[in-house]
Amino acid sequence: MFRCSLSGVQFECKTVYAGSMHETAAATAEVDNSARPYHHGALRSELIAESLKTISERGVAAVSLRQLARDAGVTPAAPYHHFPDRAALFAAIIAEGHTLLYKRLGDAVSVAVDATAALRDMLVAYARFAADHPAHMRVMLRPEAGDPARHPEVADTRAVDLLRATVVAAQREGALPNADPEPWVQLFWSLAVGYVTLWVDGPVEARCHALGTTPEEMIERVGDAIASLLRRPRG
Amino acid sequence: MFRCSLSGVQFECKTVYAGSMHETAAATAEVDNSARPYHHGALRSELIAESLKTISERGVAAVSLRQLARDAGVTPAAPYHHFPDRAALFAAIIAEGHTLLYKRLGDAVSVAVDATAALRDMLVAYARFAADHPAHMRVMLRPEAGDPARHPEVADTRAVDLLRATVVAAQREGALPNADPEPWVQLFWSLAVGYVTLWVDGPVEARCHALGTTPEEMIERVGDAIASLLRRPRG
DNA sequence: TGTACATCAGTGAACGCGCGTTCACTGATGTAC
DNA sequence: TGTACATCAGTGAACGCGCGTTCACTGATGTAC
Repeated sequence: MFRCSLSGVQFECKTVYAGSMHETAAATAEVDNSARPYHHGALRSELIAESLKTISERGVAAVSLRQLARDAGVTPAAPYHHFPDRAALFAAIIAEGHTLLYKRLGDAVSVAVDATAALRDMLVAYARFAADHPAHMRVMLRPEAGDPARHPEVADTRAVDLLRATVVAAQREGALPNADPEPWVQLFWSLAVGYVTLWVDGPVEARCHALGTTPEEMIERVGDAIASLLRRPRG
Repeated sequence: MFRCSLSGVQFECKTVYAGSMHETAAATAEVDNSARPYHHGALRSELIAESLKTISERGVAAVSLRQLARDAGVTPAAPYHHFPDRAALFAAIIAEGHTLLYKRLGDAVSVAVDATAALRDMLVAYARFAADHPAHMRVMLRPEAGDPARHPEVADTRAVDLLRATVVAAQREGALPNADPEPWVQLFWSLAVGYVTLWVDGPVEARCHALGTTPEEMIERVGDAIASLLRRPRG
């Protein structure tokens, strides 16, 4: 079975790829194979969608163009009309992930009452992004999947630029020392990346469960913890 | 060529595996193949050493038992006398990594003047461990390489237990609020993991270079930054 | 509005590859008596 | 000290598999006139 969308209408068709011409009567009765269009209609987006599903369920290593083609009901060569190779598919996912993430971080900053709150909320937003888009996150965390030299879009700096601007704002507010912002940028960036690394592929889920909480709750508390240091009254 | 150690003496032998019986005169003259022992002598440790080399150079995904056997000059079946399967090899590496890491963190704590310094120095020690043992670190960061259910040794909690003890000490010293230590444990753990994730497989190297510094220097500054918050005089 | 034609996005078959793992085997080692 | 024998750690060949990628091709689409 594969799903194809044509003119915005979604409908399903039995795949006949690699199948015999001698179909069972039942199968023949079930679907009219002549209705199956020669062109898929939205193969590129379906390949990405199938990748994300596979990555969520079985990890990045489990993704193969052949399997994706099978899932989409097309022949193994078809994906090559949309992605020059396997790495290009991952690069497309990473680029999409950067855009989704930047949107989330921007939303978090725009509603924060001050820069300290913004830093705390960006951290939480980063973790929520990972929870909502674990497949994007997994690919983004593995640069072997996307070579910046061949796919410049994987080296997206919008998120870290926004973080830097927020750090500078926190310095102006007196929440952080007025020294070089870069170590602070690195600190918050590392904190976010570390938490999601330990969550999407690590022990945080089990650990939080053992502590009687959840990863969603824990990142809030971690955010509160770092914010409490920033808000500490100074002598 | 492969290296074998026997009775503590290291010597090199030409591998003849998969080679023809019709050797060139030069090759025959170079080594006496009859001197090549039937038993390798230290295959297990050589397989691990070759894995670490491959992981450093080409990543975890590039490791295959067949290639390792080739590197060690034995047949593809030989490794199976030492590791039941590929995952067991990774589990052994992870276990070794945990022990090395715990040693480094313990050393850092033992020389620190107070708990704040200990937390800061553990962070730096974690990063140094990653720099000195990037292959161990890469495998440790990918739990798909080691299933805790089948290899319990991969879920080593000594490091995080030490971190918790240090956090509690910092709370007693007044450097951290006397609330639940777990969010603080999670914060420092995430910070360390995030930094090394961005270093061993990410943009930190390039970023630091662009900033006119190095990853080794940057983690010191990140450590100073977080320590400065802990040491901030309280009103 | 109709048609010629370029381009797009599929097909189906094939290529060579390296992998994990298993098997029956055998040479080497070490231990019990 | 010598020997029988169990066990260990290799060999060599083979298995089936799925992969990335390429090729010549063809059906479908869309655009210029």
